Amino acid sequence: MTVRTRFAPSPTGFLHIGGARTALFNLLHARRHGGTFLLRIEDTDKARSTPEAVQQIMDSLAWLGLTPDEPPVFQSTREARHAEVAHQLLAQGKAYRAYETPEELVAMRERAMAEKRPPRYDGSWRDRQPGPEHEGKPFAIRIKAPQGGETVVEDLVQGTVRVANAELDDMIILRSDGTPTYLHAVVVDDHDMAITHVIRGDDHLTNTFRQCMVFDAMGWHRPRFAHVPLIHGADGAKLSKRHGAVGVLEFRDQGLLPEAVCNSLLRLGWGHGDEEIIARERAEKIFDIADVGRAASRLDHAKMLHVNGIWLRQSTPERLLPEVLARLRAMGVEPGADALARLEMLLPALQERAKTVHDIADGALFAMADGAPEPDAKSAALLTPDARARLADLAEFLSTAPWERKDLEVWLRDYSDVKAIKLKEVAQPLRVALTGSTMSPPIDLTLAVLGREEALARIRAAAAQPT
RNA sequence: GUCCCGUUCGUCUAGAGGCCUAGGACACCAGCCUUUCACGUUGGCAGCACGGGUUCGAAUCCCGUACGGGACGCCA
Repeated sequence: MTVRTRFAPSPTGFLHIGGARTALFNLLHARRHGGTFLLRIEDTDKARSTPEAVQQIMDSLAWLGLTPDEPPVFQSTREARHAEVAHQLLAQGKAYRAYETPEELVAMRERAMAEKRPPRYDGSWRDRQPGPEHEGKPFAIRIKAPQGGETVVEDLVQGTVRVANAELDDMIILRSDGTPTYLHAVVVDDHDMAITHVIRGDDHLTNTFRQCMVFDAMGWHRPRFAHVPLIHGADGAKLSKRHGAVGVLEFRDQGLLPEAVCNSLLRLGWGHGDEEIIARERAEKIFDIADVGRAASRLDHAKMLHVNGIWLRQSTPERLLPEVLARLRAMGVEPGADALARLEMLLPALQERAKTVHDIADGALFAMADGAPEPDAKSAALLTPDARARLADLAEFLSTAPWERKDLEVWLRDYSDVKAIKLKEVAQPLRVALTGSTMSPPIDLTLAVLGREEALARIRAAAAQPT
């Protein structure tokens, strides 16, 4: 049987890292077994679902490269089918009508809690026939929970999990307004979509037993389950959209690469020996859902930045250029033809040093317009009278140099030899003159990028600067 | 409250009874490299929650305790 997995978010907010990782695991598991990865939007909560959230989720998945193999299924379009199944169970005597109002049920729950009893439905209507007085009254359909024994789930991550059926109550599968409940809709959809492996957060683990009731009552094969531990927030609690959860797209906006984000997510709860940097292609070969651990984890932002730096270095200038340009524009910088040429020269050196795309853009700023940026106090302090005199001298010296990076390096070394000083003593003030900063790509490159005219102008400007 | 799940350096993890004097990565500290920064590199700091058992031998198996998380909805 072909493996089919699905990611089934509810569109009530942005996609956060927990959901993204679940989607990743689903895709990887499908790929590993030559199967299909699907997306189902669980939008049956009309009050909280929004089209914006749907779009956001799709954008997030697309950015991460987790696009489903088939068009997404919208759960809301399948309500007739959900109701059909519920009524079928009713007709078969595997479910029954219950006439309590939601208010009465809330009261029952509160009473149970107050008396320190488990807040379970007592099954009042399980064997009760509605009388004439119930004619036309709204009712919910509840499924009959198995009465004795236990329900066992062989979970691919959690192992064998069992629960006494006495813990289960007769849950509602169809509301009094005719709409399905989540626990019911999920089962019907997973069955109809021929899902073979349900990979989801372990907050659904205990729900699984209730879902099994529907699978079993319908005589359907249960899919394999794999309940992945949650990613916790900094406070150690379940990630929620309200409490510090980070949206996937925020990572993009922070200048991270999707490859790096996926790589980081992959390493949460799962490892393969000492491998840290794992590309998608490799992950599809070695990922095994059974290797996922059972403990919750947290995302370490510092480590993700480090991983991003590695991906940045492994990336190509061609790949990065559009990203950097986008960032530059976001900063209000629109590089012209000259600036673009400089950027392209700079890119290989910049990506070598950066942790994020933002770092690259920042590092290129000095070359995006004529004139050196205003130096900060620390850098300006390097421009002592002596240093400025040296810069003036250096400007003369370099004015006849061939303006190629290799030559410039040789000329600078010669200069420091002749003056019997360290290259560093020449390079640092020069760096400040050229970039307004003590940090830049190699000084020969920096000179070369700016071109003879602009470089010499900056050096002379710094040399002429009053104290 | 009831049920379910978990607990290896600060964080992510390796570890399926002897290979563990517990390995790697990030972060941190010190050194090296160096044209600044970054990279790289060398070394350091730091962990099997606790208590019982099983065994010749336990991070690994069993039981309990503590702590943490999750679920108990006519939400998903």
